[in-house]
Amino acid sequence: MPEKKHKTAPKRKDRILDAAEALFAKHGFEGVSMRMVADSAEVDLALSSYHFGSKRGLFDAVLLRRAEVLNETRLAALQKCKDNAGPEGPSVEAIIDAFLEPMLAHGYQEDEGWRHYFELIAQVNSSFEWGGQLMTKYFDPLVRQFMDALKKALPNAEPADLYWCYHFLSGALTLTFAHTGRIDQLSDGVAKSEDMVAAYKRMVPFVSAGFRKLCDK
Amino acid sequence: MPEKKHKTAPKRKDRILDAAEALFAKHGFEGVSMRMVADSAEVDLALSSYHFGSKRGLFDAVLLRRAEVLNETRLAALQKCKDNAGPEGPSVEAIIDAFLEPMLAHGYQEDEGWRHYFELIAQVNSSFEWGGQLMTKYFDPLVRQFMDALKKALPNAEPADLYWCYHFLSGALTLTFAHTGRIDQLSDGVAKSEDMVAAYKRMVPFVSAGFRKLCDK
DNA sequence: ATCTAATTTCAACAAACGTTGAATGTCAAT
DNA sequence: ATTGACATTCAACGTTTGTTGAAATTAGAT
Repeated sequence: MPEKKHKTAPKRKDRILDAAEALFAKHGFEGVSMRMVADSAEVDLALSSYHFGSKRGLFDAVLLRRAEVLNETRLAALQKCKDNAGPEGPSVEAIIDAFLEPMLAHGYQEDEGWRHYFELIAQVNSSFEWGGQLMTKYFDPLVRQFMDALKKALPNAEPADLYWCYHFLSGALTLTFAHTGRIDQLSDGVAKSEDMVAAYKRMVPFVSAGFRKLCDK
Repeated sequence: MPEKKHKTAPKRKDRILDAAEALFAKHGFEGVSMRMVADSAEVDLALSSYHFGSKRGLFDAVLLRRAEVLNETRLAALQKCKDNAGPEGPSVEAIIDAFLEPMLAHGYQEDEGWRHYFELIAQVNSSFEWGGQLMTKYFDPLVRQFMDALKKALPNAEPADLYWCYHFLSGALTLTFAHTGRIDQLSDGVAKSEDMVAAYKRMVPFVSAGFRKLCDK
């Protein structure tokens, strides 16, 4: 077995990623210090720099780790809904569902790591500094495949309309996963920001109706 | 005239607010130092602390300044659309329009201050740390009036559906004003994140269709 | 047991951080 | 001219920041 030289799974490296993920989600990149990460992960201060080169390297590693997993799951969901569709291709609703459902599927209820990750993504997505660059880098190759499917489902759509609709979807989606708790206060507890299933069930028809209104000519 | 003792309008205080507004919008609260603000505003380092007490006080002052103006303008727009409507009240589209249009009306093209402000709001809205607290404080008293109007326009709606719809609207809206440039890259220039008129024209029907789909029973 | 390379710790660096007290400047009212 | 209140400057404070080189530890391969 001439593969990996040292196959041992270093627990500390993952602990650092988990701690950084949670802290970046709560306080943003600049709001987190290397010492906060080290303390939270119960690891020496210098170890994060050793493994990831720099604070920015750690940030990128946090973003990349789950992006790869999410992209694969979404791609599989898209392929599945294509397979289930007839020759005319999947409906708008099916495509939107394939985009959203994987975010819930990843043991979202149990695994707080994913919850932290999506809170972080929400912040990055709306950030002037990183929103364009990082979201494009990590997610747009996959999003383009979803856009292609949507173009087939809405063959008469103007391209600009389609892109704006996806943009609205992206905003609604990331804010929902940001878990700011605002909707709880505004609704006096009628709507709960923790209830992702409730949000998901409404987001699919809401967004699909918007797509159809603008793009179904 | 026993009113203001010193009526002189201190230019520096406003310069500080403008500089802080632009910097917070680009880099977030933690990403901006008091020295960056002082340099950008071309004032002494200590002056910001003198006028606003602390960095956090400066941040709040930046948020509050235009929130008051925007809330007034939005309230006037809501009243106007109520006046123009019949006894059955304004339509969903008219209410959504009254909520969105004021953001464009404030000399958005000319005044870069408003552009910076909305970029900052976008960031705050999706921030786990501040999204719930600050947005609720500055905007929800007004938003509740819009929700009341929407309840009348959609009398058979479940309250939870209405609040989730507003939540989706809020996400789509703030991301649009974040100006991350992502849509430019994703669409290869077909859609331009600077073109707020194009976004506005699409957001009203997109969001209204979503509201109707979920709440028009 | 020895060697080697990856990992982890330790101590320290220079730079940047927010805040503050005292000194100085400004300017309208007396 | 003098006063008094506000505005601004200056210099410095004690912390905290990200990063790094050297030393110590670990663990697999020979």
